Amino acid sequence: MSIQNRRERERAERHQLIIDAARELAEEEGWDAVTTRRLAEKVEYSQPVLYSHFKGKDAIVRAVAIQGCGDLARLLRKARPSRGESRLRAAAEAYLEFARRRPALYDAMFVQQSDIPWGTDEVPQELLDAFGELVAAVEPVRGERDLEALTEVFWSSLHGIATLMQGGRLRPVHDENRLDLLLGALSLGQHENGL
Amino acid sequence: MSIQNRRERERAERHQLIIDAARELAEEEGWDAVTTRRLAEKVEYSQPVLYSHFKGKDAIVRAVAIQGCGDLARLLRKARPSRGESRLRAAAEAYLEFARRRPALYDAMFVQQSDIPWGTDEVPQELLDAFGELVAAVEPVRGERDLEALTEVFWSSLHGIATLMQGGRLRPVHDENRLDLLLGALSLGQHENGL
DNA sequence: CGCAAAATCTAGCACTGCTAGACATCCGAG
DNA sequence: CTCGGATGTCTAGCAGTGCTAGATTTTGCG
Repeated sequence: MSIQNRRERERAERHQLIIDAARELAEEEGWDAVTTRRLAEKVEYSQPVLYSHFKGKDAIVRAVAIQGCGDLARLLRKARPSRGESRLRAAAEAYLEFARRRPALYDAMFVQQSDIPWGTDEVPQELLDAFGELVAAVEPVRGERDLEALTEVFWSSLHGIATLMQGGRLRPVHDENRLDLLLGALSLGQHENGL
Repeated sequence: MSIQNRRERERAERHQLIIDAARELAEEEGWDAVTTRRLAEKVEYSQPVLYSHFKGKDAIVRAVAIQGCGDLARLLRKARPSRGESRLRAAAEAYLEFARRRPALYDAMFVQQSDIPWGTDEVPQELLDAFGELVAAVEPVRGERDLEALTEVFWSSLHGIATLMQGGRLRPVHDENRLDLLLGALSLGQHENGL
């Protein structure tokens, strides 16, 4: 029993080691550099060991993505302003900074198509947490509007800004103004900056 | 001189043939199916011929993307409502339908990272046209706001919705409501549906 | 017609994700 | 302590990728 446990524990550790190595490699050199060979070399095992833990490379990326959602959720939670300030702005700024500082991780989470069950199936808890933080940020400005749909709009807008910026498709000149305009538009008729 | 011209013309035709074949293959089976071998087979030439027209596979995808921007620009222009109706809504609906009906093409245009010179360099005319159509759609609701920055926000929101929908990351239940909420928010304090 | 030049193809490289089968290591029974 | 089966790991290889050097064919002019 104890031996069995030790093995399972070691296996779990190696499982996490693979995920961490994949994320690090991707964040340092991009996902193109994450080949099964390089990843195997980095964790100091041969390729088939990777396949004993994950069904394929996609599954590894998916695991990285899901844990990335956990990171994002924690970041958004930390970013909740103490009092008075705009939760919406705080969340938006935190979200965009996450996307800007960890583009490879963000890519795995929300750009690369993965069979993560977003729909009716079992959505990973990390994902629900992250979305929940966005919902909480939108709630103060919802007015009469549908909270979930409005949050999806908020998320989509942030996601669009994040990805188009990352691709160099938006003019850096408007970086500040853009967020102000978005927040102003979403905040029930407040079209001034600041809120 | 005539012979030279004929050759150049035939070359140009084949150039376009390659682009069309790549786009068709991508739209039918996804970009993963667009390998240099399959593409060469489809145009009935060997692989090196592709490389005599394009520097590499990326350049082919880029060419498809740029022409796709032309398609989008024309679609948006056609979608301009005759009178009275919301240009913003018309453009948004046309944009999202384009993304929904031609996901592979949209991917090449705005998702896959390509070295298309969006920034200070020579931006392709097709791209300027498409963005110009969005500017024209936003103009009626700009109010005091910066037109270009506001258009970028509009575009980003549409892009975010398009890509997150494509990835199955948004709930279909909110499909209608989402667009209404976005348009309402962007339209200077109009938070009702319709405009 | 003959022949250089231009166009095209064949065959191959180094790489990818993935896996069958050989090999090594481990743990418990005797 | 030793042996044998089970578990774990690795070596070597497959089919496919983007890309290209060099052989081969086609072209159009003198």
